[in-house]
Amino acid sequence: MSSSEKYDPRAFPPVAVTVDVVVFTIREKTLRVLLINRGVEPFRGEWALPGGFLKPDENLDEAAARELAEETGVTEESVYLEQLGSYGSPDRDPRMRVVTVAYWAICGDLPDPVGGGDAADAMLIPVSMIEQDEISLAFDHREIVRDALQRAMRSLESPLVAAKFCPPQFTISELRNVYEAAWNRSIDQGNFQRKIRANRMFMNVSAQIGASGPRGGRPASLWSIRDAGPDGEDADGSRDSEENEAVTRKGKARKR
Amino acid sequence: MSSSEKYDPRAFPPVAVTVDVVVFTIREKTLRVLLINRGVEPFRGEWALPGGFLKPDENLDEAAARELAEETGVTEESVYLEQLGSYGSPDRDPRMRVVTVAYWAICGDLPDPVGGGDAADAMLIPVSMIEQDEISLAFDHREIVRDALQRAMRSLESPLVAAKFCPPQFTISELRNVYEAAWNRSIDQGNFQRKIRANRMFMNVSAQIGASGPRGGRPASLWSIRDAGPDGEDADGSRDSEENEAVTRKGKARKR
DNA sequence: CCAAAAGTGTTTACCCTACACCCATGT
DNA sequence: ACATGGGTGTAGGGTAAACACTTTTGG
Repeated sequence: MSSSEKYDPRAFPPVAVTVDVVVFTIREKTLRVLLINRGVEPFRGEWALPGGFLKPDENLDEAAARELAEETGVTEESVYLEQLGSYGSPDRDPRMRVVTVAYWAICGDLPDPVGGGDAADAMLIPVSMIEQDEISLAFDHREIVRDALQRAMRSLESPLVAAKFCPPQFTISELRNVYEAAWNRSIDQGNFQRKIRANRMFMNVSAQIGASGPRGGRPASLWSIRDAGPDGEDADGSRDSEENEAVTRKGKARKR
Repeated sequence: MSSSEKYDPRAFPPVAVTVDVVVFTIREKTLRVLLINRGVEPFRGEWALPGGFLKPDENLDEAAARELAEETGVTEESVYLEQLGSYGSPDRDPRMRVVTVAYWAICGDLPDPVGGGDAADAMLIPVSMIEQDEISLAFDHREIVRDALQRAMRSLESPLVAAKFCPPQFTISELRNVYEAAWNRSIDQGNFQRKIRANRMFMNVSAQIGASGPRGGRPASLWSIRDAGPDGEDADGSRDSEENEAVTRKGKARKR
């Protein structure tokens, strides 16, 4: 059989493939998910994840990036985007058999007035509302969001992922605020300081100094992610790729 | 739009959905992957992952379990099966647009004479041969196997997952052999012993005693995975769900 | 001077590695 | 008796949690 020989698509069970994206961001010290109010049937008027059909000439990652850009205006830069998994129960979409490939994303700088495409509206809902089932979602999107949340929480153990919630240059406190929002508990400031400073993937942008707080306080230095060199080698020639770089969740929760 | 209203499948890009499974097992102290020699075009005669088309009335997990059973005869019991991710480059299959949902599995008791369906033959290839590119695989299956391997290695940090390579009842050495095969290095026997004994998810089947080695040696006690109770409570009433249960890869590798 | 946030020092507890040592069995 | 593998004891190093303390700013 030559590669130009094609199958009749109707010989296979008709399946549509969509891509949905769980976009996380932080607003008002709270971890939130972007939801779109559906403007079309089915589930018209209900809240759903941004997403759409896979186009003929794009791969899955490209489709996810496109949907993310269409719905948020955010470009692929400064965004963490990763595949989560696929969902394909036979009856998950009343129209026809639809398998969706779910992605999850971190957007640090999400523009506030989101919305577009066929979406009548958009909102950033706290993840706690979804965890506690205080809102109903279209399709099986609640399950997808819960899985995404679980994955995101694990990925946050890497401070490099957590930094995606921050602007390109950030203070260590800003990074700490990401963890305090995601875990909803306080973190020892001093220990966190050391943890980040010890991590070779973070670089002190020593020239710049961040603004001090609204009611005073010592100004913090700015940091950024060290862009991986050609082979990940450090400046001093040492290469310890497998360090203890995770931020753990142990210890007692203190008042916030 | 009522839920009985259907879309015309041809209104969407024609996509076929398949399911592929990366089956890991251990043979001769070596971690191996099950490959099938393709009996049909495309890639006829080349090695590929077991898999097939998603059927109309099954969900993704069911399709993966079915393919696994068809190709290995192994039932869902005593098998660890988990979704890995989806692969959908537009040109990954020369016939038509195919999105595959990949799964990965651990089979402890894989029957030796595998094969069936449209497969002319089957083999268990050491993962090292795939890592070192010593064999060519059909489609993008090499990429899938590498991703599965990476995922499996991380999952092995949980000894409960590693135990899936063992029979329902096993000695601590048998479990240790799983790590030594997967990591290709030796592990301190005494420390490993303590690690497993300290893990409340493992239960000593005290009545039974495993056979001693071929050339003598103290017989080992048999262990099994504690089936999760209604709320995961321990016998003594304590409940420490978040323990240090991971098996880490640190320390120097000793001779095997 | 005081409040507030950044950053450093220090103590302590815990875990894990390495390795020594004893136990139980087959030959 | 000895080899072999099962199982325990234990000392040392490293890391991280907790918290005290110093530094630098705004009001």
